[in-house]
Amino acid sequence: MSKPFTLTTAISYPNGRPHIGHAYEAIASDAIARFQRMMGRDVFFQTGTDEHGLKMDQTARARGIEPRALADEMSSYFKEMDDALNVSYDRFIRTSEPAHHRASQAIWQAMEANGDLYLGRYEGWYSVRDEAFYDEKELIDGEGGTRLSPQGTPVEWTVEESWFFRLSKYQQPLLDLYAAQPDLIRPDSRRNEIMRFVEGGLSDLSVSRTSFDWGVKVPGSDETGTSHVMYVWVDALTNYITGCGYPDDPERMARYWAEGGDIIHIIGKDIVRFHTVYWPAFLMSAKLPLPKQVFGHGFLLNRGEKMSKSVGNVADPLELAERFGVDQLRYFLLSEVTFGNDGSYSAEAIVGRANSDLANSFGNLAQRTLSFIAKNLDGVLPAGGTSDPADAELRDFVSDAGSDFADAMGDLAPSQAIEAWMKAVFACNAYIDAQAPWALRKTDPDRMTAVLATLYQAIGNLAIIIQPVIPASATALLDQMGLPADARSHAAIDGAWYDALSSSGFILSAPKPLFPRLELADSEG
RNA sequence: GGCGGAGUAGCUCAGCUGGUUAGAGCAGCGGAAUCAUAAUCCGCGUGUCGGGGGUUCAAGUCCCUCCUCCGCUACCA
Repeated sequence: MSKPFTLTTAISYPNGRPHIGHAYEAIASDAIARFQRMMGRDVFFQTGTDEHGLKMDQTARARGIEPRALADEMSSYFKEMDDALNVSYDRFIRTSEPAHHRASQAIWQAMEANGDLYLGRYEGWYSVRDEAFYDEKELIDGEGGTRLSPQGTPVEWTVEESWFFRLSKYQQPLLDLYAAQPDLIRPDSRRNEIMRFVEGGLSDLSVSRTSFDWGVKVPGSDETGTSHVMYVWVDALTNYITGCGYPDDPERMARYWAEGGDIIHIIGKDIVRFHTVYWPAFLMSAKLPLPKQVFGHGFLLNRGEKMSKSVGNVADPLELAERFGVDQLRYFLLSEVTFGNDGSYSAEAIVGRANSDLANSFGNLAQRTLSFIAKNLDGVLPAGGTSDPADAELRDFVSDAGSDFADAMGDLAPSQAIEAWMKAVFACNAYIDAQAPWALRKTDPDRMTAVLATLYQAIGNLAIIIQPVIPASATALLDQMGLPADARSHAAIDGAWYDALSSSGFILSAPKPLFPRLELADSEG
């Protein structure tokens, strides 16, 4: 069996429809998952929805429905988005699933068995709207001597019985972990922030709530007289191991959540702390293996402006996908935004990038080459011919691009990976112009044969390489070109698929353009 | 307030531990070609590397200072 590779997105809180930020995380993770599968890895890729908590409870109440019904509806939008965007998750997990409740209770009991949970009282200024306690010094003065949260919402002094997790105990173990595993937190800027945060000292964490019941029940909490549900983050983070078989499937756990395994969490930069402080601490407490890496990506800005509902500039990913194409959107997000940095999107930027790279450079390269073969060779793949050093040079260029692409993707740098790929596309266009098969057709048909064969291989290999980024289009091209399923892995880039294909008598039919040129509406001039 | 990051060609950005005339893509200009999705190829950038000061034989790259933007500072992607 091939080496396992576990990859997760954050699970989304479905109190609204998915927006472009959710799509971005899903697409980036999907590209990584697809890439690792192409590398022959046994990938487990999970995404899903985080459905518990007060806000879901309140929203459901306001609509006069059960939280469960609300969760069913909202979660389905996220799943639909993933499906529409070709996000190849192996499991779409929902925290309301019974299996997940069982896992959350199991990790709770493991932490409790380790002596890290205790019952106490949480007192403080609580904002119902923010669902958060605030420190005295964080509060701001409102009108008429009232106190307000930093967000300007009303707060009231609240005393609540609560379970606590001995996070303070894990300060040094966490610092040791960061030192021993420098790649745990990426990018580096986030790592520094977290280290400084932990160095500043950790207080114990309140990990249960009594104010609502839409959540995972704390084991045995009814016996104390007050019913507790778990703090949403305990429950939410646990989703990762639920999907890996915790606690009832030790074989599956041993495969996808093993000590030293390749376990990678892709998350937004705003929740890095939960994933690099609380989560490892919970896992250490429960004596479970730790993830290998947590990558906090940036946010997408609408023309450089923060997205917000009130401004009304929140983009619907499905609208964008429908308008520009799923692969065009995927390509744009992965190539234009440096993973880990914030990025900006706009109709012009998407159109510009898709047209110049996909339609003009790559799509047109495929179109001009394949239609030439279809027209002039009746679709018979050229074999033999007079070779030239330029042919091997191009072959090497493409194969190097394949390695560079793989290195970058392995390092979670999709924009660099795509850049390497584009360079090879440019090299192909330069090659076809320099060799000019349309001229050779009359002057030197043997040379033309070798040129077209070289190009066919190059284009096929380029299509193989780029599959993780634009899966539907790459597949359509590979289908057109007749590459069998077993010749589409990363290992096939240097392989002999071309000779096998051409000797099999495959006939190329007239190609159709892969990427139509996109147009902007007049209003977007 | 504290800590950290960023400010490089019209736009988006690369530039690791200081060292040849500061780079790429896009856009723009000129030329070539016409197989192809009016796509492609070739050529073209005198940019105060945010301002100022300093260290050094040598600084975008180190130090100081100032300006601007951003992130984190115990709980919403």
